[in-house]
Amino acid sequence: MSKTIYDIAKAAGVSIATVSRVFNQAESVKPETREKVLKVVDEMGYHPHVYAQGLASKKKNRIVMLAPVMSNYFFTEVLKGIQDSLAEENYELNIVNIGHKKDAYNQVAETLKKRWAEGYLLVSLHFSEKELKALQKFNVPVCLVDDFSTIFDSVSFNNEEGAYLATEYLIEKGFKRIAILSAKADSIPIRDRLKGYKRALDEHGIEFSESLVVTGDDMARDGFTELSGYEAMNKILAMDPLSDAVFCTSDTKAVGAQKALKEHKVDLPLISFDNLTISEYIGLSTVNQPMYDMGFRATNKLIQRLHNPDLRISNEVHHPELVIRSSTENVNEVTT
Amino acid sequence: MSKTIYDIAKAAGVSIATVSRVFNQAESVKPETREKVLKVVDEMGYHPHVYAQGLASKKKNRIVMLAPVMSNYFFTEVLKGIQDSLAEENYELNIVNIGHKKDAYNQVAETLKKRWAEGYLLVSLHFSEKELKALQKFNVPVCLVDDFSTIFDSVSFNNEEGAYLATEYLIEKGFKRIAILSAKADSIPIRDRLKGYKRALDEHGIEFSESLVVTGDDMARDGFTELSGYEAMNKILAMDPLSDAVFCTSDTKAVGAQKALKEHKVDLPLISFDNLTISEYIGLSTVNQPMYDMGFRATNKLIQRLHNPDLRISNEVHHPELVIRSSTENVNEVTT
DNA sequence: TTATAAAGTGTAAGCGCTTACATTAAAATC
DNA sequence: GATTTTAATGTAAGCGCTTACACTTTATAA
Repeated sequence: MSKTIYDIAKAAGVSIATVSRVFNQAESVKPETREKVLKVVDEMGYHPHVYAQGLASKKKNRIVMLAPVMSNYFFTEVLKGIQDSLAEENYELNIVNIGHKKDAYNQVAETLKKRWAEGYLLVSLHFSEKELKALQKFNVPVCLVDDFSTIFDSVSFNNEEGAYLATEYLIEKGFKRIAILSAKADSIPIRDRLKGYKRALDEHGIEFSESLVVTGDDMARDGFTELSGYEAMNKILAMDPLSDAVFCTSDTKAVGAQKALKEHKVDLPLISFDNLTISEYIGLSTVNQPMYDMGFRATNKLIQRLHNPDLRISNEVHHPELVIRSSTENVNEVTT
Repeated sequence: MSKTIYDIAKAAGVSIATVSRVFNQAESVKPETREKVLKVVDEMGYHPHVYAQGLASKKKNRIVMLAPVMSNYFFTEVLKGIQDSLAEENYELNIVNIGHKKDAYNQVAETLKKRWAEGYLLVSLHFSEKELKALQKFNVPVCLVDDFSTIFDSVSFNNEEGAYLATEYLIEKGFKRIAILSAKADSIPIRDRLKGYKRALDEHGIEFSESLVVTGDDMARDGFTELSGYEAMNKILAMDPLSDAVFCTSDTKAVGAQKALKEHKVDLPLISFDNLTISEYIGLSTVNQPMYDMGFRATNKLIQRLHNPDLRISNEVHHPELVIRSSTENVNEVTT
């Protein structure tokens, strides 16, 4: 069995309170005593039991990040931001993966209910107002990342604006028949990106056509997969007349889309959304999301709330930036 | 403040023991009583406090997966396997990210010491025998994934064999001057893959040349980055004479390598290692690692050990399979 | 009906800690 | 040197649960 604070106290000839103090308020115990205790602790390989600590102190020093399958670089970047922000604070990070199979809301609710952590970061989880209100009842500090709500703190990204910029870019290059490579229609990011796409068309006097909204059949991860992009691009390539250019709603899908283009030896200007690390390497023009910053800022925000629970809800919205690469620039040269 | 078991007991007019039983041994409480309690629980939004439960019952029903930054699809696959295996059991999964900045050993040791969970999965963490022995002292159930050791259960992959197969494939296609796109020399997977590469050369009567072992300058993630692959391929392209073909030690690096090839408009047969989802879409020949299976099997193994701690240590080694795609097959046709 | 077993519930101890408060030892003040 | 402060440690009461054991019902058998 592992050692308890009693074992250490006895071996060091002090009371358990002193041992506890060595760990929590080291300055209040006489240096010599501290040394003595620490020596025993080291020899016996003792470590305070987190559950007991958590129960007794009501402090957990723990942040939990809830996110759907860490499917791509998006999370890596967000995670880096979170970790860097956390590095200066005395908090640990745990990740709870929200599977796609089951009901995301319940998975999140179950996790919050357990009061695992002091605060929670909900990453790329999109809930209805009603669901969020229900989550609010648990009364735990939450910050949304990559989602917006007036109920919780949030750090989000202007998807609508990003889609607008991308579409406008294609329009300004002279394209008129611009297809949008979409995904699950009721997913929040898709809803917003479609909105931006439509607004760009509208403001530039181009009529929107439902037939140019193309979706793959694979609906895993709400349709944000390479396969789904591949399927959708094949549908586009089967259109007659072909579209002039394509706005793809995610880099992951664009990877699949590029495969289809290559197979058909067709060359179509393609702009995408996310700016994953890999996008640079496959020459993908795309809309940059400041993922690292979003993770970093959201964590800061959450920690501030922990320190001061009465803070007013605050929402931070980050803005898109176009990153232009060969998929829209050197299209002709790239032709095979 | 959140409700405790006392609040529920009082409201339901039963003792706390009965409430506890409703959660833990539901069958031993009279259906009507159970209903009554559950009703109150629901109304008051109660949920047992995990820390208190863990402390009192000494059960945690929790598995922790420790892994370095979830940098690529490798982890996604492993994670899926873990989750699917866990789905049938009554365990929850937590992920602790082992940052690359600090000393991985200490991060792992700190986590194990805390006795967070019942069992631990150490994914892609490569420690020395000495370090593993030190970890063993914590006396907690551990299963290594993607690493091998006789001290702990493990589910690993035969890297040496994979590299051998890939290199042999190139040799059999008639290439003699085969470069290896390597990474941090003292990383365990690199060591093994280099070994397989050398053995293949040796067994086919080709002399090994140190000059064909090429590494990028970027050493983030032990050199397993797109950038590193890009840099290394540029070095290869600067060689005179150029190599006939390239064995790249990871798909991520191959993405970078392909960019360099494209920029130089050079066409070099390239085979890689991992078989990430994306590899299929960029036509990368590669060595398949059964990542999903490894995650699945490792979790099974760990759970078995939890049920039966006296089990003898067991090691499972998975074998590579070549997946041939256009990067080695249609090289000429792909030329731009 | 009464004895006996089975089912259901309650009581209370304890899981390993933290921390308010009490106590004692050491330092500072006069 | 006696008295007051301050520093260091100890005592003991919880934190919110589980569970062995004791006790009370209810069902079953005779």
